[in-house]
Amino acid sequence: MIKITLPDGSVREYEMGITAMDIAKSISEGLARKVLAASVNGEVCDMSSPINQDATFKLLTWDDADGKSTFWHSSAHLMAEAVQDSFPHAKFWVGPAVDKGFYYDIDLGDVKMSEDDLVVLEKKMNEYAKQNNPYIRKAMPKNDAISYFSEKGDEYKLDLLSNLKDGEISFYTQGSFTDLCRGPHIPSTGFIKAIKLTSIAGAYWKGDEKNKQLTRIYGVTFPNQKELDEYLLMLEEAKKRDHRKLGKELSIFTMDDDVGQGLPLWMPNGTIIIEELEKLAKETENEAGYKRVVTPHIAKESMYLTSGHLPYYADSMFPPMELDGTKYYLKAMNCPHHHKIFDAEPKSYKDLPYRIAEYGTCYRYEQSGELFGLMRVRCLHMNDAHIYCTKEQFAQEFRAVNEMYLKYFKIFGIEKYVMRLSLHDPEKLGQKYINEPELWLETEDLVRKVLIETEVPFVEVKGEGAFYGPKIDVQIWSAIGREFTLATNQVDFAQGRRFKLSFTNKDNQPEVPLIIHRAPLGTHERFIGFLLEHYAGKFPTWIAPLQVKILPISDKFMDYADNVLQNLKKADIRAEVDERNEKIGKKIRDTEMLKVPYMLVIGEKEMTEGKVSVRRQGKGDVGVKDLHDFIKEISAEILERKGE
RNA sequence: GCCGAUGUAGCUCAGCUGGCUAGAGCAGCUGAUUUGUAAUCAGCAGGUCGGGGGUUCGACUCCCUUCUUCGGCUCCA
Repeated sequence: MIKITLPDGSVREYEMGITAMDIAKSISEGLARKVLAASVNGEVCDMSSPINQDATFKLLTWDDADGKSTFWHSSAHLMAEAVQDSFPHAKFWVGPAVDKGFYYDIDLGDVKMSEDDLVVLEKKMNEYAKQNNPYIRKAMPKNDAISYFSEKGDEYKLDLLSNLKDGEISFYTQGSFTDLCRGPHIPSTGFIKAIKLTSIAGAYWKGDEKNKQLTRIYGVTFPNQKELDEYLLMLEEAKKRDHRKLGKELSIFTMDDDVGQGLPLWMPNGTIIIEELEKLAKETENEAGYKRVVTPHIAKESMYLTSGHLPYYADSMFPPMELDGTKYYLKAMNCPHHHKIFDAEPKSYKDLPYRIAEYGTCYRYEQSGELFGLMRVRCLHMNDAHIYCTKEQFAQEFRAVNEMYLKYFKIFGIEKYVMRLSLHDPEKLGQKYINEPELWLETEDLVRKVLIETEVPFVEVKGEGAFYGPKIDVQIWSAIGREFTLATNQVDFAQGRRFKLSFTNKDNQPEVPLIIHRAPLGTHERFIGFLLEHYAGKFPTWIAPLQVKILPISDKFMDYADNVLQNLKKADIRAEVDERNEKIGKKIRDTEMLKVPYMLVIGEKEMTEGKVSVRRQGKGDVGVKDLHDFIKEISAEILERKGE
């Protein structure tokens, strides 16, 4: 007999070799009908697999993350069955579950697949799902598996096998499709009730662009139609919040073919947001002891040779322009310029930490396929600053930078974030990373320590560091679930020496400063893109391009409207009068669509009493107020940078 | 850069397998209306159907090419 411990802590005894399904049935027949897989001692396995030892045991359903991913992985097999049917010569690579659904990478040879094929595949999948075919596991020795795939001429599965340990290899069959697979799988295809193949794309084999490109089909499936419908509805909703759509609707930015790809033009509304952000950054940085600088957009080749950027990043910079035999590059980063400012005057330890900040305009030649609305552009405005400090000051400075991040997160209501500590890859020293093995380890350790001390959530990633030092990327999620790097925060032990920067220490000796690169608000482009999605275009009053719209009932009240406008302007409130000859309902609707925080409706009553009828965006009519009370309240809201 | 899609008026979209002068709503302009909390009415104007080339008696529609944008891949100082 074996002891099975259930999630509630209760222990049951069963015959050795009992299957997970039999345990499920012994608990509840109803549960057994919807259970997808089981977790045995923390490992997910098939419902049909026998259990031969004492174990902690949990049944996994659609409500468990592991249940979902098993479901989707099995769906990938179901899709492969349909693909094999339509494209008999298809060779399959891998078909994992992902965040929301699954994909399968397939080599279709010379055959091209189009989106019309997806409809056909979906139909077949539905058919096979209805057949309720069980997923049957079969094990065979590795050598047999190798000869099987050699005969088939399937180089992809052979490649997979070559990376597996000798011994038993498992296969899964459902219907007419058999695949080399570790499993686990759901009991049968009948669980899959709603299917949507979402897109078709190219994907390099093993993620290497030197390799052949396979066809990747993405899909998502659900145990019932209702959830699929909800999912599709959610996608529709997400589209409405897309910063590209909102950016156009609210006249924030525009792109023009004549200007060029990835070069956004900031319209007056967008520029107001930029100015508010800069105001916030300047206030914050001023308080934190930063000094502001301004530097040119271009620099000579020699500076980028000194910095070491050119050998690593020339491809990502706009090609140089040549003048009188000298090459000039558009700057892709501000650091070298800032280093030159540090170096312009001799420094002593008493001058450190030396912090200089600039909203620097940078140009990066991003690959055309990378460009994406405001999130990935070729001209960007960075909330950049560099801190030059001693080793002793480093921890304190680094912590202060972290605190600045947290301060901003609070202002913007960013609750979900994670810091990603990117380290070097020792195998790529000298290629992707500056060849200073000891310094790498030392600084990485230093940064890790501070992150632990400040108790910020962080993960470590190898091989993602900047070429001159480890970096901390701050990952945030927009309201529609899009993840991106808001900001990076880097430690640089290399450029100080490359630029021969130094300060005189207490012992009257020259010493190279450590440099912290930081950009808490990232770039205007990415951050405003984020804010558009984060707020769904409904900006808090302090940052809203237009804060108050005055809506006269008819043009009889235009003079009073103008009077109200002048009062608001005097209080530095961004306001306009709707002078159109329209009914009040129309004016309200149009203003509502533009997501203006406040509307002031004024007519006979308000004019005679010196009042305004206040409408708050999203809330509707909030009553009549004295004009000066309203100004006092909204001014306070703006001054405090209130979140809503 | 690669794979797959996409492009019709300022915006959102219609235009069947090639065949009347390319349509609609919103926005715009003009006029009427003087309006009380999410769309007043009427009229007018607006397009080299992304650009270039080709096939055809005839192309928004078919083919080639190029550009943009989108979904991925790769990349992201």
